[in-house]
Amino acid sequence: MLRTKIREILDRDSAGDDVLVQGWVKTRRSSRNVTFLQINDGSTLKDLQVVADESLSNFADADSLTTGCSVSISGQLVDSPGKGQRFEIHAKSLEVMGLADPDTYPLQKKRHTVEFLREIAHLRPRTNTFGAMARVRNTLAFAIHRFFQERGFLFLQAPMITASDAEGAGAMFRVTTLDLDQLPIKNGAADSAEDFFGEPTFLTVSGQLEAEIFALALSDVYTFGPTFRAENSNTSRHLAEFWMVEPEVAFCELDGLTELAEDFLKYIFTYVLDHCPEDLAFFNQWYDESVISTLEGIASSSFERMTYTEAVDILQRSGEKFEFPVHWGTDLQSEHERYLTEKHIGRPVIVTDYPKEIKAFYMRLSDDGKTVRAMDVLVPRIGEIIGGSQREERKDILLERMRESGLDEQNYWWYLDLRSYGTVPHAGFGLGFERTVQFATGMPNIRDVSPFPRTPKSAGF
RNA sequence: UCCCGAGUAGCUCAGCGGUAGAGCGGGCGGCUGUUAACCGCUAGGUCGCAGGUUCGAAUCCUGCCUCGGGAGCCA
Repeated sequence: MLRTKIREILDRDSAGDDVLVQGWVKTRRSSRNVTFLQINDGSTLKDLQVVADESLSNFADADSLTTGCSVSISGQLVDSPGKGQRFEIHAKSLEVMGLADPDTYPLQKKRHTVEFLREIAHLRPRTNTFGAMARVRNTLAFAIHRFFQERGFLFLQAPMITASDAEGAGAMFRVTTLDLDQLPIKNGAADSAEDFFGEPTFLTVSGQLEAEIFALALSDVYTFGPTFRAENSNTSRHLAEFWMVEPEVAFCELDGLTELAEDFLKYIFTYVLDHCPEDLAFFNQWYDESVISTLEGIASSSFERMTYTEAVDILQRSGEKFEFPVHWGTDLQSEHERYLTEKHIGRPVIVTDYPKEIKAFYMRLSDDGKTVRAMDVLVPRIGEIIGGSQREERKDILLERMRESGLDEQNYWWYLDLRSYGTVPHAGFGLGFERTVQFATGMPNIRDVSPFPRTPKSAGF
């Protein structure tokens, strides 16, 4: 008999057939002559109830199963007389595939803290929380590809190793094959000529510059892959390794980009609402009772738009006591962003046109000479979920901005070439994938929406 | 990196100067259909590590480690 996934069994219209299920025991409840097993195989949040009685030749085995044991069970699917489930299986045969010694198996049939589960990250996928997280994460990743593919965007794989050491997005991890215990020294420093690539190389912090290269040939592209930041950030919103989605669109200005960002977020959140209702209900019940209503709100309402100048004005007149005072020219702090999106508007907010001094060199300078065509999408609880801009496509102005930022134009000769030959207006943004999963699930800590989170002093799994 | 807070049984925590506790989980027994089942019995701890104060330290002090919350950096 072929194995049937529990999700497929529970979706059936009627009982009656014999089925084979394979999975892990969540709990066992025993009376003298009958044992109830709850089996989960990860295909859905729900467990399948298996009823074993003395008609089973190895009933004693069934009666001794504990949480975490793996089993293969065949039997008839029947309507359940008990409350709590529609169907159950009356076991005709039961094979114990792997035991899980209850003296040492760390998962119990009760709630564990996420902090404890991080210490046993190899077993936490077996919990309801991490199973649901993995399914939501998978669905969001699929929705992201669908959104862009439906719009004719080309999926571009940006390199993970780069020789550009100043992409302006934070500290980078060095990539080297040099023997750190016996470094070749030249002029008092490590001799990179001896290194694998013959020059210093790093893990990428962004695929944006490479995406621009292809956008200026293929029009609409997106990257979706891992990026790395060696910042010593210890917060619930930062990882040293995280996935980023970076669309780059040619013949597009800032207004078109904000529309794309809004359509994009609405699409992926609508998609996850439609395809993961049970998992979202789980998060709504146990982690954040406003998750579903927030996602529904985003899907159905338009995002607020305001300029940085307007945002500063709102903050200054809010009467709120901020730890950091607000004035034009400084970047918005977390508390300011959250005030805007959570209290003042109550919905996602797109803030545009920031002072050029606080933004990257490649963002397009506006006619006022003071602001750049940048945008941040702010959402409740997370703050900044998307950051993007229209890119500076005018070579002379780009050169001037690079000099102001203290960058060596020699290192960006190819980036400048794109402006020398057939330059066009273009724009793009970056979306932190884990922050998106965090937002969609209500999980408070980003370490719990990554299968294997990397943070300072932690790469154990 | 900075500011707070916490580390006591497998897990979640109480105890906060007088010599170690509970619930859950585990083991054993009971129970004819349970829903994180229920009932009874039971085992289980260098109280994060290292110093110090004290007649006496889980409890007070110092340092370190780990974890968490907030901030900065950002996605």
